[in-house]
Amino acid sequence: MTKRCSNCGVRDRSLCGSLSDAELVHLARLGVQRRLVRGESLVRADDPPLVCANLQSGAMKVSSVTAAGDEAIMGLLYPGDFIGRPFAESDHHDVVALTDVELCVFQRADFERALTEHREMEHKLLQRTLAELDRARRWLMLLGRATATARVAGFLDDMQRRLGVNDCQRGTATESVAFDLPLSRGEMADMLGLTIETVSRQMTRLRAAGIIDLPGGRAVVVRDATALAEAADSAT
Amino acid sequence: MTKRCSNCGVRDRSLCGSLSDAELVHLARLGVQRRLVRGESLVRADDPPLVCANLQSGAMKVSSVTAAGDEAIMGLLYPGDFIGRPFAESDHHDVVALTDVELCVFQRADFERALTEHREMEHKLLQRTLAELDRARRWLMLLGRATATARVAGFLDDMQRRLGVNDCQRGTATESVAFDLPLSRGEMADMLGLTIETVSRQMTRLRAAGIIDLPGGRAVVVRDATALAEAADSAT
DNA sequence: GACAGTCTTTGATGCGGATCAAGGCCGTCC
DNA sequence: GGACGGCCTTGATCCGCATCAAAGACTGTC
Repeated sequence: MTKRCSNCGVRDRSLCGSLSDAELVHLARLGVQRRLVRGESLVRADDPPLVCANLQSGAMKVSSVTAAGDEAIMGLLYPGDFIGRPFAESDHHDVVALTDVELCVFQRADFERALTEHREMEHKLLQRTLAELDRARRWLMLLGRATATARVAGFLDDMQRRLGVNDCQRGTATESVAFDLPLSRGEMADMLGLTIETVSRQMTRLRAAGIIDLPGGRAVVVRDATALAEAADSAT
Repeated sequence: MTKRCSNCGVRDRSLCGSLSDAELVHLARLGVQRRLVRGESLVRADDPPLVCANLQSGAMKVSSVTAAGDEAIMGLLYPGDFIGRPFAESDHHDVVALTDVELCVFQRADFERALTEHREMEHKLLQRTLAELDRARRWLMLLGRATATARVAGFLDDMQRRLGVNDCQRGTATESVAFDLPLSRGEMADMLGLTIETVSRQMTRLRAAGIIDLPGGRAVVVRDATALAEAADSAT
C-alpha cells in the first residue's frame, strides 16, 4: 500500500475500501491528488466526462442550470463519496466545490478499467448508486410537498446526521450538535426550491422555537434534534 | 432459449438482454411468470425484500406513504424496467400495479446469484441505476421549483416520450400522439405534489391552449409536442 | 480603522395553488 | 329505469411563499 492511500482518511468509506493492499498500489498509481478552492468545479455538465474521483475532505454540490437560468442543487457530496458517471456518455450535472476540497482524481478510462478488473469495486459502486437513488427519492418527497419550514428542518436534520456525529454520543438525541453549514443561504435556497428570504425567515423561526441556535457566521447548533426531525416531518 | 423468453416482448430492453441464449435457459428456470390486476402490489416497503422482477407489460408506480399519511409517487415503471433492490436490506418503497401487469418474477437470492455469475448483467444494472438516478434528479428539479402548469406539462411530455413512440414517425414533432394515462387525476396529483383540483385545472388549460386534447376517459392526445415541451420548461 | 462589496435579516405586498364547496359524468347495483 | 358512488371539473376564498424594498452584519482591502 502506498503512503498516500494509507494516509487517506476516507479509505474505509470510499470505493477503494474494497481493494486489497496490493490492488491499492496499482490503483494509486493511476490516481492524482488534487485540491480545489471553494467555487472551483471538477465536472461540467456540458464537457465530455473525463474524470472520476473520490472526495477526501470538504463538501461539494451536484447542480444544474434550469431552463429559467437559475441554479438547482440536486445533491451534496461529503468525504468518502464518489464522483463521476463511469460508462455513461455524459455527466449531466456540474460538480462544484462548496469549501476547499481534497480529491483523489482518476482518468475516467483508467477508472473504468479498474472497475472492470475489480468486480468487488463495481459491486460496491452499484450498492452506492442504489443508496443514492433512495436518497434522491426521499428528497423528491420533501421537495414535492413539504412546506418551507419542513424543507429547512429536513435539510438541517439531514446535515446534522452526516456531519455532527462526532460531538456527542449517538442516541442521546437531546444533546446539542454543532456544525458549520458548507452552503450560503442562497445555495440552501437553490437546493430547497425556496428563496433566500424564506430560508432566512425559517431559520429565524427555528431559532425562536429553541430548536436550533445560530451563533453567527454559518455555524448552526442543533439544540433539540427530536423537535427538528418532527418539524421536518410535519406539514406545518 | 426457452419458449417463454423467446416470446418475451421486452427481452431486448430488459436486463436479460445481456445474456446468451444458453444463459437464458438457466435464468428462465428460476423466473416465474406472474400477473397482477390493477391495484395489487408486488413489493411493500415494510416487508423484507423477497423478490426482483422484470416488468413485461402494463405500468406500475413506486410510492411511499408520507408522515402526513398521504401517498407520494416517486416514479413510474414501464415494460422492460427492472424492479427490486438486489443486495439491499430493504426495498424502501411500495411497487404497485397501475394497470393489469405481467411480470417475470425471481426470488431475490436467485437473482443475486445470477447477477454475481453474469458480470454483464450486473454491469447493465449499474448503468440502468445511474440512468434512473439522473431521471430522479430531473424530477427533483421539476418538483422543486416548477409551477403547476410546468409540472403537468412535464409529466405529459415525459409520458408521451415513453408511450407514444409508435403512433407516428419520430421527429415530426407536430404530429399528434395519443395514449391512455395509466394514472387517475389523484395519482397524478400525488406524483406531482399538487392537488386533484389543480391538476384538473391545468389539464383544462392545456386543452384550451390547443396543446393537448382530452377525448374522454383517460385518453390524451398531444397535438403540439413542441408547445408542450415549452410549457414544461417555462416558469409560467 | 474606514470603506466597499457581499451576505443575511426583516418588513410590506401580491400571486399561485390549497382548501372548501358544489355540481357533472359514468358505471354499477338494485 | 333510477339511485348510488367514484372520478372529474369548475367556482370562491384563503394562506404561504415569492417578490419588491431596505436596512443591518460580516469580510476583505487599503
